[in-house]
Amino acid sequence: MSRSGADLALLLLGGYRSLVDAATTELAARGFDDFKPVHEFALRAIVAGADSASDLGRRTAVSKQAAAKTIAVLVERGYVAASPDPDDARRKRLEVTARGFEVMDAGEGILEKVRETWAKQIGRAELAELEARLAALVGDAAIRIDAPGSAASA
Amino acid sequence: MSRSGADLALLLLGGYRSLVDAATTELAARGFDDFKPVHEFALRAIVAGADSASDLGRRTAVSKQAAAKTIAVLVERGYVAASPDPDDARRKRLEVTARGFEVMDAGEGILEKVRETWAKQIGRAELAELEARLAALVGDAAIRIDAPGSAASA
DNA sequence: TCGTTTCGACAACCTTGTTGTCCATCAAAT
DNA sequence: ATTTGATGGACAACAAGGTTGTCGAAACGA
Repeated sequence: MSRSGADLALLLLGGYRSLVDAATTELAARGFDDFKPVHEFALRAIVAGADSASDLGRRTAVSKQAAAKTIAVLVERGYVAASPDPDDARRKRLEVTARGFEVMDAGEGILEKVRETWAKQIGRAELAELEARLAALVGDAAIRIDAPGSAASA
Repeated sequence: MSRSGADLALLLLGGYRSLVDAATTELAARGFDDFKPVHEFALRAIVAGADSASDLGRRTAVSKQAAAKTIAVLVERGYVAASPDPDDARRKRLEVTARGFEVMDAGEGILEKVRETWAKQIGRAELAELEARLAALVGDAAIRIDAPGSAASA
């Protein structure tokens, strides 16, 4: 009984959602409510060097306006600080705050814990293999998050 | 270099998106434009027995109002037919039309083709193993699509 | 210096969800 | 048989997150 292509898609989506739902729920329980995967992605991109709204938009494949809205939320909630750029009066330099790093660390910890239970379920070597194969298939596409919007509602 | 939990999430999302983007693009090229993954999920649920808006909402974990909106679109585009239920005057019985089955078949064919290229890339046995392991991890959660909304924008 | 590009902001709008409310209808208990 | 409660579907108001278009200010390049 070979599974169909649609089932494969559902499996991948299911896996992603398992991880992300766990993270969102746990994060909310730890006081980071209203923190969604999009925010996590944005934070990661900012840490990775996306230090302006336009830049963030390019890196996360959304319009700069959409990026600006996300940033506004993150700033309002204290995860990101925006300060005027001394070298370019048009820009506002973005920085992840201590609280921003806090939520990222917490999120990573939770994901790591789920991954650990997965490792126990199917075996550490098997999980590593699964990851390696996925990486081979998806490759670089996974690194630049092409459309975080598709995970927005989670 | 063990990958982090966040990377794993990204890999899963990336894989899902690869499949779904291919399907959406190809489907549009074949004349099924404005057909999105949510619609596919809804169609599948209807075929599986969700024959009313409330029912569909329950099965896809969205409000009945949201389900009704999706149905309205599907009916308008000819993928689903709604007829009054002879046994219950409150309900409108839903049925997937011939065109609905057509788009489902086309979608499945496209996904199958992508899956085929994947099989060539990492090996048929390896892909089967990957699927089996994912199934073991995600299990039943993949069968009832918990929140198709999270894939809405794709 | 003067076009051109880029940045951030504002506005209008779309999509897809959400709640809340409402009425008609069914079903079950008295 | 009637009342009471649950359910189905519709309508309205709204939220989140995305889009495009426009704009002025600032930077940059010829």
